[in-house]
Amino acid sequence: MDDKLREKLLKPYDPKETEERIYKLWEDSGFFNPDVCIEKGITEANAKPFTIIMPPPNANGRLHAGHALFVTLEDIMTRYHRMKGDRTLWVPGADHAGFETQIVYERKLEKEGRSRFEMTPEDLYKEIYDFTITNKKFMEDDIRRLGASCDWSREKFTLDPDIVKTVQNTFDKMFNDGLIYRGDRIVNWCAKHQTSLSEVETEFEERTEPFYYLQYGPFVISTSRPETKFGDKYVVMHPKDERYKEYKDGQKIDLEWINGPITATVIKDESIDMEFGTGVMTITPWHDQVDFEISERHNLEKEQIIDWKGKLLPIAGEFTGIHISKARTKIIEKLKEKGLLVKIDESYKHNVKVCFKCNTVIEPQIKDQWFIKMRPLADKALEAVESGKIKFYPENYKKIFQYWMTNTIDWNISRQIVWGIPIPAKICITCKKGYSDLKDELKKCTCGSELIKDTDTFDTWFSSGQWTLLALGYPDTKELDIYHPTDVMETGRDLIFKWIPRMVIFALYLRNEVAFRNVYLHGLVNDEKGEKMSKSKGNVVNPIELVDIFGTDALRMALVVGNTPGTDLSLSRDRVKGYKNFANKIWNATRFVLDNTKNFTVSETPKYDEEDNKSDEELKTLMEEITKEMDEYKFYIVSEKLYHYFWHTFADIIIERSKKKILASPVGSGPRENKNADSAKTLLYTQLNMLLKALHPFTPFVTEEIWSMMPATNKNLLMVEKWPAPSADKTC
RNA sequence: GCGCGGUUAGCUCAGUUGGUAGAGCAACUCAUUUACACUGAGAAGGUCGGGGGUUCAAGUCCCUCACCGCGCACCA
Repeated sequence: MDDKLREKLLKPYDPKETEERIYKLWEDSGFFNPDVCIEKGITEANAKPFTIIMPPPNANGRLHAGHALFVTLEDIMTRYHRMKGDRTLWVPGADHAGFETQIVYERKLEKEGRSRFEMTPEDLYKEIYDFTITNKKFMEDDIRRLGASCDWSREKFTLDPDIVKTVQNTFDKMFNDGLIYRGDRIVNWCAKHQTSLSEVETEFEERTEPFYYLQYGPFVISTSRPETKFGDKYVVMHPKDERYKEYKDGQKIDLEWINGPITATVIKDESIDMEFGTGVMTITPWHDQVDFEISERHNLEKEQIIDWKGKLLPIAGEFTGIHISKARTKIIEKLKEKGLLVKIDESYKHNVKVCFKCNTVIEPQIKDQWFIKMRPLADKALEAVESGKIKFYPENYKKIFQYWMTNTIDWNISRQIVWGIPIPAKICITCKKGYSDLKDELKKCTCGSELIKDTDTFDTWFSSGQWTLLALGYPDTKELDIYHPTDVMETGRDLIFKWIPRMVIFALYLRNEVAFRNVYLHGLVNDEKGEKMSKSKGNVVNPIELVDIFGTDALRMALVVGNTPGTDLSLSRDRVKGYKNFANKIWNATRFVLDNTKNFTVSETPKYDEEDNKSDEELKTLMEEITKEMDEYKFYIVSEKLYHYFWHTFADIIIERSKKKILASPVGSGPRENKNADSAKTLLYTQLNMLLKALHPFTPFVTEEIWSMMPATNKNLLMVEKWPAPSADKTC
C-alpha cells in the first residue's frame, strides 16, 4: 500500500470522492457485458447464462425510491451471478410509457396554458419525444449512480425503430392468427383524456350518492344515474320473480317517460338480483357493461345517450347538450313535476369507476376498438405456472396470478392518444371492418368501401408485454437462444396484474417458452411513518438525495436489509445513516487489517491456533449458508447476516482479539514473534478478503475501493472476483 | 360480497421441515488518547392479537373471533 492510499485510509470513507470514479472503472472495464467477460477469460465460454431484463423505467421523470429498490435488488443478483462465474447479463431499458407520459406532458401543457387538443398530432408527438429523450438521460444517470452493473451497450428504448417494427409485426401475426379482432364493445372512456382505457387503468372510488326510485309504467325502477335513462325502452326482471309473473317476456307496455310517451318491452333475464331494489330495472346498453351483456343476450337495440365529451345527445330532448355532471338535478326536477319520482334514498353507497390518473368518472361507451382474445393465451400462461415453469417470490403471488389469468377478459389495446406505437391497421369507413396492414397498401374493404388509416396507438403494455423478447433482439434469435427464457423478472408487486401476465403470454405466444423462470416481487417503499409516498403529501424521498448525503452503499443496504419480497418498506433517513456507519466500519477495519499485516505474506496452508481455527470454520459455514440463501433470493437475510458478522464478529471479536496477539509480539521482533501473531494476521487478512467479496453485491463501491488497496497479486476488479463459496445446488 | 396478507421488544421487521423467542434502530448504565465517537462493553425490554384444538412439545399446524392493510368483483 503506497502512502497516498494510506493517507486516504486515514480519513473516514468518502462516498462522494469514490463512487463516480469506481463506476467509471467498472464501465470502462467492459465487464458489464458478458461477451467481454468471456473474451477476457473472466467467464468460461460455456458458462451457464444468467439473465435479468430491467423493467424499463418510464422516461418521463427522475427515479423515485421504488426504482432505487429495484436497481439494488437486480444489481445484487447480477453481481452475485457474475462473481459465481455465470454468463451474466442485465439489460437496461427505458419505456415511452404511452398514456402515463402523455399525461405527465399534458400537465406540463396545462401549466403553460396550452392543450393537446389545440395541437397537431405531429407537433405533440415531437414535443413529447424531446421531453422523453431528455428525461431518459437523467434517468440513466440516476441508475448509474445507484451502482447498476447493467450492460449499457444493449440498452433498449420502447420507441426504437426496430422495436416499433417488431411490435407492429406482432399485431399483424396475432391478427392473422385470429387472436386480435375489431369489435364494438363496451370500453372505459375517459372524457377528460379522450381515450379508452384498459381495466388496469381504472380504479374504484367509494361514493355516497342519492338513489332514485322512479315510476316506469306499472313498475318502480331504481337508479343512481337518472341522466342516462332517456333511451331506456327495455324493462328487465328475473323470470322466476313471482311479483312480476303477470308480465311476459317480450310484452309491450305503453308508458309515460321523461320526455313523453314511449313503448317499453319486458325482458326476463336471470342476471337480475331479485333482492336488489325493486327487482326491476331498465337498461342502458350503450353505457353499462352489464346492460350491454343483457342486450347482447336478447339481441336488443343499443343507443348512445352521452357523447364523447360527456354531454347529452339529442335523444335527451330539451336536455340535449347539457353535460351529465349538470343534468341530474334538472332531470330529477322534471321527473318530480311529472309525478314519476317515487322516492330518494340519500345514503346509497357504491363504487364508481374512475380514470386512474385524473379521477374523472369513467363513462362506459360502446366503441369500435382492437381487442385481444385472452382466453387461449391465458390458458397457456396458467399451464406454465401450474407446471412450475415459473416460480413466484413470495409464493402467494402465484395464486394472485392464477386468479387474474382465470378471470381475464378480452384486452382493449387501442388508445386514442398520440404518444405511442401506431397501430398498423385500416378501418372501413362504411362497415367498420378492420384490417391489419403493415405495408400500408390496402385501399378497399371487401364491402367495396374505402379504408382509412387507424390513427390509434397501442396500449403501452402491448409493447412492454413483449419486453423480455424485445430487449434481447427479437425476432433475431442469436441472443434469445442464449439468454431467453430469462432467469428472474424482478419488479414491483403492483405489476403482478399489469405486466407480468402479459410478458408470460407474449413469450409463450411468440417463442413458445416462458419469459422468465422466476418472478421476484418487491413491495412499495414508503416514508418513515409507513405512509405511501406521494407528491401531494410532500413525503416523496428522492433516492439520489440520500445517495448524496449517505452514499450509494448505505442506501442500498437500507433498502435491502430485512426487506422481504412482497412486503412494503419504511425508509427513514436514520435507517440509511446507520448503513453509512457500516460502510465506514468496513473502511476502518480495513485500515487496521492492512496496518497489521504489512510485510506479512499469508501462507497458502494457514495454520491457526484453536480459537482462530474456530473462527475460520465459522465464516466458511456462514459463506455456505448465505450462498444457499442467495440462491433462494433471500437477500434480506444475507445482507443482515453479513452486516452482523462483519460488525459484531469480525470487528468486535476477531480484531479485538488480534490486538492482544499482535501487540504481544511486535512486528520484526524476531524470535519473540509467536505463531499466535501469524495466526491472527492470517485470519484478519483472509476474513477481510472473503467478506469484501461477499459484501460486494450489496455494497459495491466501498468494497471495490478497498479491494484496490489489498496487496493481493494477480488481482482483477472485485466485481469479477470469484464468489467465496460454491452453490450447493448447481442448477441454481 | 370473494380473496390475499398482516397482528412478535417503544419503533421497523426476521423467525426456514413444530424443539427453551431474534436483529436493526431508539431508550438505559458504564467505558473511552490506542482501526473506527460514523466507538466499545453491559444490562433491560415480549403471556408472539383473543379463544379453542392437534401434539410429549405450537410464534410455527388446524378451527374460530377481532382488528389493520391490500387486491378483485358487483352495485339497476
